[in-house]
Amino acid sequence: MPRAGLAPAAVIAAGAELADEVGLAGLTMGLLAERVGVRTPSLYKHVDSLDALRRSIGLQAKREMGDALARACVGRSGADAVHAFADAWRRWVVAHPGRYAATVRAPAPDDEEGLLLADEVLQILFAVLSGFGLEGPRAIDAARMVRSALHGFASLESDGGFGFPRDIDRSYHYLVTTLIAGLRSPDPDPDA
Amino acid sequence: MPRAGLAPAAVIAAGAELADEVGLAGLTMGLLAERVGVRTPSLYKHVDSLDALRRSIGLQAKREMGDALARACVGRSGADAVHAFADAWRRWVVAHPGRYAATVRAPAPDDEEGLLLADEVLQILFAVLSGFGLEGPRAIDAARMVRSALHGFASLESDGGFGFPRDIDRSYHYLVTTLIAGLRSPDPDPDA
DNA sequence: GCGGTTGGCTAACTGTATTAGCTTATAGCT
DNA sequence: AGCTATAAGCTAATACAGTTAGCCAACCGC
Repeated sequence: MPRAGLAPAAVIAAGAELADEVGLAGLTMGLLAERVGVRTPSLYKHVDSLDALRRSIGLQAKREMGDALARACVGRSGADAVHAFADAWRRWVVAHPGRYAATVRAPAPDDEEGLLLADEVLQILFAVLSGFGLEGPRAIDAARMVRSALHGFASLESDGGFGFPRDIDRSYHYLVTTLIAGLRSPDPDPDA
Repeated sequence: MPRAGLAPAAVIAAGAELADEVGLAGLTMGLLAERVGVRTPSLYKHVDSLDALRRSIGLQAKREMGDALARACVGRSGADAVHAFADAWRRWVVAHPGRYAATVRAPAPDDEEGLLLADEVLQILFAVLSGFGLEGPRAIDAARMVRSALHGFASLESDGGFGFPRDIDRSYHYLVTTLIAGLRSPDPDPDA
């Protein structure tokens, strides 16, 4: 009997695809084994556990998403860059809901690779916001705000949380535009 | 042997408490049974399934959270009301993480009670935003924006997603203030 | 070709949700 | 008070997901 010829990377890639199809919560060892043409226990030759698999999918996804975001923002600045960042973010999340869910869980304090990748995405966001003259802690506040808004919108959208028929693209565009308007308005209390 | 004297409402309430302690994902029939002093299968006399239990917890939580939000906003308007709404929102989420997680899943299209309760919370938000002169679809856009931002912030916070030591309360205050500034700025394209 | 390495398998165990079917406490009626 | 029907609780058993142990054979390097 010939072997399936798996490698950890292939298992993780297949897991990421499967997670996009059935949701991160629906990703199961049995399903993944069937997908890659192998019996369930064989997966453990490539992956430590389901939890470790999810973490690996998350790491890989952070890389992919970071690349997509960085590519979308090259050569742009100010409001233009924020729109490019936000649009690329949402496009990526909609295209890869399972992977995205895997990126959300914060890395453990001792997870160096996870922390590093999270920081890389954050650096892109800081660069995008650099044109708004935000100083020190305010830059962190602004990054948290943008990330919260984009994450919240994407996660509500993928949960089907928007009931009204109002066009979701337009709502998103309004969100980003209004965020930018807020970023531009004078800081009411720069010392806070 | 005397009976435990349970009722569905008591089981749901205990489940909500337990979910706040161990997380919605950690809520298990066995754990809940132990908590209410009964063997696992006995719970099925009061609840249809774990999934139904989660849904019931979510419904109850929507009621409680809606009450908290409405109470926080009485007699306020404009920026004041938005701050009150946002602060009450975050306080409630931090105090009841498990319950909040149960409220997030969008109700099924045929889940009348769920849809009704979701709508009630939305109405509070519309009332809070009524002072900003938003017309028609723009009111929906604005409500989606505020909800996305608050939900995103709360969910990232409770996932431990904010790495920096920067004070989270201040970031939240900045978020709300900046959102308000954005709401006040002129609509760049009122026809969109 | 030969031998170690390692991917894959079957069998078995654990924990969780759930169902079936029995027993009996208890509420309500007479 | 006694009778009865309902329903709360129990034990036993099933199904399925994750995981471990231990065997076997395909492949890689010599």
